[in-house]
Amino acid sequence: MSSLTIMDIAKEAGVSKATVSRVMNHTGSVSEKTRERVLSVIRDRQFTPSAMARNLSTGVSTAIGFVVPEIDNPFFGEILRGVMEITDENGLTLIFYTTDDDAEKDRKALHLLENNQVCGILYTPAVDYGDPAERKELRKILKEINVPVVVMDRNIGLEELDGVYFDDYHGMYDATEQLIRNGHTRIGIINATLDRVLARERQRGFLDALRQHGIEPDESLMYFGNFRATKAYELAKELLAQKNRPTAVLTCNNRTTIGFLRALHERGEAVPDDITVVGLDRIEVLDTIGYPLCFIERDARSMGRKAAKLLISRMKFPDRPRIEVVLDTKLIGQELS
Amino acid sequence: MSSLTIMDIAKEAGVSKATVSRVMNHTGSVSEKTRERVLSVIRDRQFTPSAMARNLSTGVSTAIGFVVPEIDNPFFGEILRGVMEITDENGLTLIFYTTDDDAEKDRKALHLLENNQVCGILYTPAVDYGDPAERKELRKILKEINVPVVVMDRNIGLEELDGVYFDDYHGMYDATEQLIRNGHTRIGIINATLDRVLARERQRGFLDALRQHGIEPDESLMYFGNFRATKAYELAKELLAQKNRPTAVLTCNNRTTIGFLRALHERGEAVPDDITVVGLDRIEVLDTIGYPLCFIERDARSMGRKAAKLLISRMKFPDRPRIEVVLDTKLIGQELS
DNA sequence: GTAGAGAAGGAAACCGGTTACAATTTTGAA
DNA sequence: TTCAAAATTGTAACCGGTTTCCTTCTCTAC
Repeated sequence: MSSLTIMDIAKEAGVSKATVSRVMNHTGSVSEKTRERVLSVIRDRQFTPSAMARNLSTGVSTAIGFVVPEIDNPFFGEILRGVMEITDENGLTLIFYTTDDDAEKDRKALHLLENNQVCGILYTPAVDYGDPAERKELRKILKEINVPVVVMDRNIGLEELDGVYFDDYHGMYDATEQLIRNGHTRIGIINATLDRVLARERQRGFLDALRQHGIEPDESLMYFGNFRATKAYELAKELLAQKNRPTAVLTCNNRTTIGFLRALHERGEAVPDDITVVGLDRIEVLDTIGYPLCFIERDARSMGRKAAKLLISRMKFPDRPRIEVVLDTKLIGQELS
Repeated sequence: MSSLTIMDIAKEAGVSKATVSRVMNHTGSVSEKTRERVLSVIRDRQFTPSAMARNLSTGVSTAIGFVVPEIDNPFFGEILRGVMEITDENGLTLIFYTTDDDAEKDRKALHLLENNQVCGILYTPAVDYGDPAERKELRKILKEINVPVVVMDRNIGLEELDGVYFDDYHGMYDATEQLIRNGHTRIGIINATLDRVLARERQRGFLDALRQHGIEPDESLMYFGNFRATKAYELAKELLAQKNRPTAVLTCNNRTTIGFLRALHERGEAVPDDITVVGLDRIEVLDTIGYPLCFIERDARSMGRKAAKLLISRMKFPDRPRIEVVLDTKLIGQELS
């Protein structure tokens, strides 16, 4: 026996399907008696209307798309957690895509979300879309999608869309400044290459802080890779092997922090005795075991929550002015206080 | 301008919408000329048919539901990663639910997935459904859902469904045995309460190994909480404060490991000098920094992949015999070799 | 007792696809 | 050349809901 339809309920309750629909949606007017009868049949049979049929006829969906580059990274897990908190409250379901930092998968995911399958999208771009042609195509896709989109975490310059970002510039600035105050003058950085906006922002913060305190940036202390642990590990090995190496190092996300620590550990060295490290993003485990690492903390869960709220508000008020939320970061760690 | 429909394409190509549908689905027969024409219009206009309308008329969806207790836990992140690898290949989209280990949310999620919104479900039960009435209700819901369901990770005894589980019994047995071989006789365990099947299996493995080696289990070394870090932390404090405390301890998931380590660290103690710890689930970060912790490793990504494959095979062959996959675990760590 | 307004609820169109069926055209063999 | 079979394509019904429109029924006021 396949699943129930509104017709089955209507027949059993001795009414037309229009009436059943009215009862379910509290629209039109239905007498108390029939309402009761219909409701009891619905309850008896545990009827749930097909969301698809409903969406098709109303033209509104209750699903939102969630597009992120990766999921096996606690940072995005936390974002998702925050998003779920809000969507749950609002009866929205989540359609999930990961793009593996791949531009093609990114566009494919957006494309799949087209055509009213979702009523909104939470979008973390897989890449920066630096190439004007690709950027233009992205914009076109986003426009054709025809539902609100909120950009998360990576401010690639889609000024037409709502967005939630972290203040990476100041996060990095403050961390660098604090290191300087603590007496460090040779400060290294393991960043991603500067074609990524995230990397640029962090680099800016880093350089500005140095210059602000009269320290001339030393290119030999700056390493540019990607956001992956393996690459960071290799760069860290080089950095650590320098004769006149830095006394403190900044990394650019949790993965690179881990890569760095691995290289450090392989040399039989440790923080903070051999070097000071300030990671970007808290790595919870290390905290609990008392590993003396400093962090620039970014509250990913808040970001998720905020993004979901923004999306919902945009769905309600399509014409409200654009909102861009910039979340503060926080310095954590004994050495930075 | 709202999104395109098949009619728009049909009109522009000068054919009926039936023909457009045929072209898109490679069904029926269409002359080469018209096919070309239709395809070019589709390409021009970047038309993607509404998945909802399609599902409604065909009765088959291309979405699968993914229900897990939590997502801000790398274990489930890894599972999801594995699942995506397979669903991506097969053009399936994922509808995502977390249940926060809450029975009600669990059933609600399943309920929402009813009615052909999905063509299959990957399901990690939030709770064990030990109460017969609740268990019966769960079975009823699962049957009414009317699409294949594959159970992951928690073998709560749904023998009618395909499932993928870890061999927690042997994982724990082997770890315990190895500890004994290494000379430990007082071995502690921080487990969840035994109303959870996961906890029972692990406890069985633990006890069997002890007895097999002639060690009488000592209840004062066994602590039962839940799968959360906070509770484990409290239990660990008690355990560590015992005068005649164990020389080795087993934990029951990554969270409890962390809770334990926190308590240990607060006492100013560390592995392996003060105590030996065997965690369940690898905690990657600790590895990379060379933290000398042993693990029972469970390959969550494999589990996700396997579960997705099982689901797809079940969708293709609804009547094939039931399959239950039990994945091996692996002991990792210097002290256990 | 009756007109008129408002409530109740059914019939049918619609959402955007798929598909059974029918009509038309093309093809090919006799 | 002719006619049956095959290929092509259109028409209309259908999926399971929502919603407009219209009819019928009640109730109130005069």
